[in-house]
Amino acid sequence: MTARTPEAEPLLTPAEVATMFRVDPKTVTRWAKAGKLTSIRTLGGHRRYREAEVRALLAGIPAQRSEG
Amino acid sequence: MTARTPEAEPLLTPAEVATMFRVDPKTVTRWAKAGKLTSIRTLGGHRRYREAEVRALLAGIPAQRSEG
DNA sequence: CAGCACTCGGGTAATTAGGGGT
DNA sequence: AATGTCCTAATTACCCGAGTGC
Repeated sequence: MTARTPEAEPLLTPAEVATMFRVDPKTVTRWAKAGKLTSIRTLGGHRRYREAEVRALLAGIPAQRSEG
Repeated sequence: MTARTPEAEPLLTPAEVATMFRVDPKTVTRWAKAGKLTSIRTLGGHRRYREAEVRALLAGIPAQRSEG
């Protein structure tokens, strides 16, 4: 069918994740650096986060790692 | 800030809850450990509390028990 | 092109966690 | 049983200037 959805996955900005956790956006960046949160980089270097992962972590699920 | 709000629930910091109850932040932590207060953890281990729950408790709504 | 909010990066103070003692 | 305080280590929040995103 006309499945023109290029593998798009809901992404969140640092500010959005920060709001959800009630922390500073800078803190979210630290989590990404520490590998506690999967970060996707824009071509300009800004980070984007997987909404599904963020929700899971908020729910208390201790990080879900990609199959590796 | 043009950031959307992906179903984010208002959270409070330990200091904020402590101020509202007029107690030491350490006491709030004890309440959380005792299960008297729902606590959400940041990825760094710090606790965040549900504003709705705190307000309810402040309003005099017992967590889950009969009047002794 | 111009403008504004947001993010990045690094550095420093403030807050929080945890255990132990009153 | 419950709260406040002391101590140390870890985490988080706010300061700056420059670049990104729309």
